[in-house]
Amino acid sequence: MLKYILLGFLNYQPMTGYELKSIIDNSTMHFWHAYHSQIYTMLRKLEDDGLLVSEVDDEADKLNRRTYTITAAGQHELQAWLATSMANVAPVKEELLVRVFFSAQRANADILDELRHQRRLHQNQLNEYRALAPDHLQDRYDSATQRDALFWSSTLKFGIAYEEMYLAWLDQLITTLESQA
Amino acid sequence: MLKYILLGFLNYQPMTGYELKSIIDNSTMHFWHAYHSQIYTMLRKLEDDGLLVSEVDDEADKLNRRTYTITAAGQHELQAWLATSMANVAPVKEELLVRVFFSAQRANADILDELRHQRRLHQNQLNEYRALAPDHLQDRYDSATQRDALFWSSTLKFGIAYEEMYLAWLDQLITTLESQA
DNA sequence: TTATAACATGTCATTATTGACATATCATCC
DNA sequence: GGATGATATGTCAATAATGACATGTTATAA
Repeated sequence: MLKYILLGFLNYQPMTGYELKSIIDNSTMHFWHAYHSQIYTMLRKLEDDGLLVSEVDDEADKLNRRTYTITAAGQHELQAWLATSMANVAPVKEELLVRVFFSAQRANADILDELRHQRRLHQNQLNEYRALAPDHLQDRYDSATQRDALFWSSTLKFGIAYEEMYLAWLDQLITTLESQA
Repeated sequence: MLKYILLGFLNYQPMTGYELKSIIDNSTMHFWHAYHSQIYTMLRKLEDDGLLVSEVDDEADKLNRRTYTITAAGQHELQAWLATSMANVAPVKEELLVRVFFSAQRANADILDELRHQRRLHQNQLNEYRALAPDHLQDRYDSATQRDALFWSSTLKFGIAYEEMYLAWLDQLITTLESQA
């Protein structure tokens, strides 16, 4: 999947691994994340596969910044992937739910500590998402259109709806456990 | 994570790999899933680590059914893990959002096909979750309590809330794209 | 000037996950 | 008797992801 995220961003304009990392951190974090180790490794692989080409910016650049550019083959691969249909819903993996599921033997006070901690973290996430202007990515890409902004803001809405749902669920469980104190 | 799911279920009663697979398919599918290949592999590893013991039921069993039982060390490991706190929110990985994010160059009709297809799949998921009795797991475990049922039904509520949120988000995007037809 | 934080790129061992391949039994229905 | 689907367990190659280790530059502020 990271493959298509990298191709997708590089389809707007050439970028370095570091730029891709920070863009992923700032714009897809609510539906996909990756460590820089994985990003640099994947970029090399995509170049080996002919989907990207790269060059070190100029010889005087001591940071060895390598700018990646998508090839025609890369663009084709991206569009071909977008044209395929997802056969199933994406599987959810939520560690907190695993913990809750097996919590029956734990003390309510301990469970509540964890739930309240998670509540704070999710509230922070929600606040962050809400603070992002709907066009927060707009000025970063030369070729980004109004239509790009529509889809970007739609995914951000998903992130907000997800965090709101998560908080409501946490609140409900917290209230239930509190009433048993 | 699968490690703790297996320990968690085996903490109720001894089971075979196949039973664990079907229980995971029926009760944690809304927050964790695993292929049988991973389950059998992990069970062997946990036995190597002394967290489980296993035995083939009886010599006449031609299916070589191997029943796993949690050890004291396994129970300790499970409780120790439950007592640790999650430092961060669990990362979300949603393939459909990746597709939507990079969809600007696609035709609305094609995007709508995919969104409506996903809508059907998520509606099915929601219907399945709603059909599960709140105590659908209750009778499967000797030692399951009313308190277990509370946490199990809480995670099921999460699954339902998630699918409802997902459908509402899909509907909103579908409506937006339809109005541009 | 020197410490600090942000910038920038990489490797590597380990673990987790996927999905195909392989095989065999058991229960039920036709 | 034979087909089918559910039961049951495994291996394996490939890919994905994690998180630590490693290294150096550049900008800023104290």
